Amino acid sequence: MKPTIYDIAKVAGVSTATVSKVINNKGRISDRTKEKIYQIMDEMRYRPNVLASALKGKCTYQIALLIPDMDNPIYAQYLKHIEDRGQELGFSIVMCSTDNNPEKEAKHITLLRQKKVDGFIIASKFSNEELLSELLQDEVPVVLFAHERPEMAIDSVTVDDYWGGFMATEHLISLKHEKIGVIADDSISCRERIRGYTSALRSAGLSAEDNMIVITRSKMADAEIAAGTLLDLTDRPTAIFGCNDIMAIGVMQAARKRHLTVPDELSVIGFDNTQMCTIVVPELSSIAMPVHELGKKAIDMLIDKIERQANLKQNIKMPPQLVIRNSTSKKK
Amino acid sequence: MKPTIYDIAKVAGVSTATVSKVINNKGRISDRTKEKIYQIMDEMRYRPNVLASALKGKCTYQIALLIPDMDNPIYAQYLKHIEDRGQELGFSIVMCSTDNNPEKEAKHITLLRQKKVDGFIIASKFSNEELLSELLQDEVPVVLFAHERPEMAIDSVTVDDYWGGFMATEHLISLKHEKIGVIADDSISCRERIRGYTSALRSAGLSAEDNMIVITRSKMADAEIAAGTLLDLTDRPTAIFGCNDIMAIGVMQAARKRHLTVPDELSVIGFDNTQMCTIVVPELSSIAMPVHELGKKAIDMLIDKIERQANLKQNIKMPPQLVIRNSTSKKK
DNA sequence: TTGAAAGCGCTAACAT
DNA sequence: ATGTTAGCGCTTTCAA
Repeated sequence: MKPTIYDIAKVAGVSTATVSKVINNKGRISDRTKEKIYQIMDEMRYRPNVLASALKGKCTYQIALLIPDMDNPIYAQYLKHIEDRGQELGFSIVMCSTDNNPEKEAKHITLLRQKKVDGFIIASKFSNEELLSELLQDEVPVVLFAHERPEMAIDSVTVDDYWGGFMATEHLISLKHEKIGVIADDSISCRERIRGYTSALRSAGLSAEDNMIVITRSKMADAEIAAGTLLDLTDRPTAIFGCNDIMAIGVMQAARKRHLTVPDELSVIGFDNTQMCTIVVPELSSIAMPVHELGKKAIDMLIDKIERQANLKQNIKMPPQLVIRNSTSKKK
Repeated sequence: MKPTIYDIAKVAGVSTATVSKVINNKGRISDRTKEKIYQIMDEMRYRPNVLASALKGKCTYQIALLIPDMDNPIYAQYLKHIEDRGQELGFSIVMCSTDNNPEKEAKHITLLRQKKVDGFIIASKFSNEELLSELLQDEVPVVLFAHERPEMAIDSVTVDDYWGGFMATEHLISLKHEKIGVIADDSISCRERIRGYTSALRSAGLSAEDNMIVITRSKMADAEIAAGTLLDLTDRPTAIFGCNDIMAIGVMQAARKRHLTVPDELSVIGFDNTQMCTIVVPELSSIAMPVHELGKKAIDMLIDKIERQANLKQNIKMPPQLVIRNSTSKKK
């Protein structure tokens, strides 16, 4: 059997309370007994039972991460970096795939609250307002990741989507494009990216036309169809901003089917700067987010809330970066 | 406060033991009280505390999944399908990134054993023999995923790597290629794939030359370099089998840098059939594994072990499938 | 068919 | 500085 504090206490000739105090570094214990207890724990290969201490209200060192769509590599990146940082800090990540489905979101949340995870990082759209306010009300630590809720007094760490959209569009404009399309899904981030797009257009004195904006599901095939409607216009755009790399690649495929060369006849830019950018031909220009820092910040923020029960709302927004590759060029 | 069995018992006018029995469907309880208790639990929105019951030796409904490299989309696919099935069955997945690093593997395993996950699915190379036998000895439920250990009497669900390698090579041979290279990493699966490759060559009466086999790390850049050594040979291969899609794409990039057209001057085939296959140009032929079924089988097998303490070793091996796209063509 | 009670391993208030 | 003790919420033997 695995040793318990009782075993340690017995061997050390002290009470379990003392052992517990040593483990948690609490109360005042003489250096001598402390030393002794450490040694004994070592010898007996003692490992505290997390369950038991969690039952007493301590934390479980588990964090749930809700992610909408594992098919999009950017989410795998989120996971990777969040897990990395969690690992460093002794926190495990429980991965929850939601498919942007409110029911799945709810199911995961209730289940994992029962299982007493210490907090949630939500990278999913999370349309379920009710559940969210329930979490807030119950003071469950939550941080939104790459999905804001400005109206909701909830912590978040995001990339500046508006600015990203702006930069992407501005880059296209600097290449003399004047008719620029955009393909996006209906998420809040994409709305922001579109806002940046519109704003860039305006500040360049260009008009933002409604028919240049197409909203569809965030799947390559859907994006391809959406791009098709743009490209089949008699007055077609000479550049398209795909609101994430998946969609941008969908655009490239639509172009290829129509024998339009990228970038000569159509410039394309994406968002997320995933590995996919470097394997398509031509390589895809994109907007990079600092995934690593974002992930670290999110975990650190959450753990801070968990351990210090800190309750001040924070909204961290980090700047994205333009990465120019070969899918964008001067309008011919 | 959330209600406990005590609350339920009090309201129902029974003992906690009775409530517990109803919850677990154990012992004999009259239908009447059963009914009543169910109703009360419903009304009070009772949710059992998993921690407490786990402390008494029940399961935590948590499974750890060890994955080597989140940058390879195939692993995201594993995760996705395993999580899917887990979700259906009420099991949460704790995701552990190992980077094929034995220390990280060990760290995760010890940590999660402390946290009392019910079992492990190991999709990582897992070089740490010692730890593995420790797990076996302690009768911790483990199933190996897509990584076999024939010598080790441990459950596994894998794809038939040998057969996959055979099919890929045979396909190339059927296109009249005679000098076929292969790029692989040093994992067991890749060794099997190479065995299939060699065997296909032999059965076609072709010679398997050692200098046609290059082992390197499973990264695109490394594969590109490795492929370079093959392509720069005066007597270069006319086809290359990349032991996974990442590596195959590395091969394609090496070819592009040398102005060799795929498939006209070089046929390339991959393995895993990830989404990447359809976004590269030309689209990459590959070997598909039934990820969905594989994931389901792994979870089901593990849960079976957890719940029934079944202990018969099973090794499920599923057949892969050849997917022909445009990166492979008849030798010119 | 039901209940009393011990205990899983740990923590924390309260004593000493 | 250290110990006593009462739980955390649940399961399970044993008795009724």
